[in-house]
Amino acid sequence: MTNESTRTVKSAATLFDVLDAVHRLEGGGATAVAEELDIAKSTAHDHLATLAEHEFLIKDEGSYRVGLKCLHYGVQAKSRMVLADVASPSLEQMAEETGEIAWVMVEEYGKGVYLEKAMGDRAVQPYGEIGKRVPLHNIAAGKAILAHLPEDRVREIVTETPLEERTETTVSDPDELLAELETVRDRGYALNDGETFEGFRAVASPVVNDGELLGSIVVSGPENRLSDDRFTEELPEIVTGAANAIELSMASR
Amino acid sequence: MTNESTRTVKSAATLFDVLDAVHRLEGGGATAVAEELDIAKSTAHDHLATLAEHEFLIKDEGSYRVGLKCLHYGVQAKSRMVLADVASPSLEQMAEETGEIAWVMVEEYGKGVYLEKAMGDRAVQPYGEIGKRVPLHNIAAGKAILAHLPEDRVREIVTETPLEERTETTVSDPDELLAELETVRDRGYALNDGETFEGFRAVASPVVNDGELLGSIVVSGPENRLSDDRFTEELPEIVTGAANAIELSMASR
DNA sequence: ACTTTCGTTCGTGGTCCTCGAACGATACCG
DNA sequence: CGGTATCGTTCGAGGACCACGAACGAAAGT
Repeated sequence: MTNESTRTVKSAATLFDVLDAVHRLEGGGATAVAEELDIAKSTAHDHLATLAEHEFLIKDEGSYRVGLKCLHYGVQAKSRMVLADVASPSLEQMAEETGEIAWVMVEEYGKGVYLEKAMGDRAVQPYGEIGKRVPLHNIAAGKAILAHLPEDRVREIVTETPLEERTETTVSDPDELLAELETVRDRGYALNDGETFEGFRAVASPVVNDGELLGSIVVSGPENRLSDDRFTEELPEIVTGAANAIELSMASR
Repeated sequence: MTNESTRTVKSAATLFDVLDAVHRLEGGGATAVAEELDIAKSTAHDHLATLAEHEFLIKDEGSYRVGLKCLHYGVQAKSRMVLADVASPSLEQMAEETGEIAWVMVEEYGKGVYLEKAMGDRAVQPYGEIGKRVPLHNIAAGKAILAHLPEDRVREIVTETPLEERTETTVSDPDELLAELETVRDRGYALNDGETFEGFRAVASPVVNDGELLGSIVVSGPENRLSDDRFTEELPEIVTGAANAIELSMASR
């Protein structure tokens, strides 16, 4: 990620910066983008025109916003969409059974990507969003994934993205993390007890098919509803059960 | 769309061609992409490396596949996601009520984009796919959209994208199409009777909020299950009803 | 061992990307 | 109504860098 030995198309960096700026600004014109990125107004204009010509942006009377062309490519990240489709009913069932929110997550470039969700009737959504990319080390779903990656890959990820401490309980020492991953591997599920947000807990389980890690599923909610036995026994059982169901469905495809 | 008077970043064309090639080939290496696009192998390699560096592609031992980064941008095409969210329950209900498949579609650059779907228990999926971009003139959901665009915009779309005839019954004359759109406007829904695929029918209704066209919803299925009264009365009632429900929910946001 | 095909590297010519300055349009205000 | 401050857009010019072809090492099949 950080090695820039290979030759790349430099103007693409600007191009994607412009796309990202429009995304961040939730729509804007040449001047706004130029200021945001500290480039010439005319350059911003050229890139905006380019992205619009290729239909990645929509032009609306001088202002631009992100189009849906990306969806076209993103959605067809195929093997993962299969996982989303297959996991969907299990997510719904977990959401209904627990009343909380349930997610599928996959790994990409050392980050976690939320793929699909299901909301129970009491569900709150404090953090995730479909397509959002987050660090792996301080969330349950992420630890479930890390636990099933090769150790050197985990070390690579950990050295590339610093272990940001979000709350007091966040694990910030690499070795401590690796030890925790060992436990996760043994018992089959990962926990998050207020490591991302104070007062929020989550239980996650990896989804493996044919020895290959596909992603993980997770249920999360506020501490007062996920207390004691529910957090340490009931939910782990539900989540690992759902993961098994998904693994079975994936195997028969 | 076809006027290239403005200056654009030329290398971006190659860049997106490469992205599209990987997407079409469902993964591949430098040589495959170079052949597909008829460019130098080294050029393909540079662009692949560039796209991978920006995480739009995933590199997997010399071979590349489309990543999920696009999802990140695509999903946040916000106003439309709101529509998808709001329409979702109505789609589910239509799917359950009819047993067929239901979609939400929006317009972008003169094409229709499938946003979200719900499958009934007998549903077949012959054509659509989330994020897929299709012509508007020969499908029910598309005609429902065209009927609520300004006439000159419709003429523009029609002249830009030729009216491809898919089956015998496809409307291929612009004036004939405009006349049909008039009827659609009057009665509030659009029909597709085997114009896209022989033996497939669909009923669609536009979704309008505050005078502005948001998109359309549609239910489609095989002719033998959508015959006579069901096609001309029962389904139109269900679909227009659902569209009204969505419009109400959108209005109160 | 020979052949083929892969991904990748690298030097070079000439394309074209970036910038700054300027222009027309629009909106706001005294 | 004229002055001012925005906006998006156009255009010429210099120099960065994109695209190509040739070559290399590795891997796999014959």
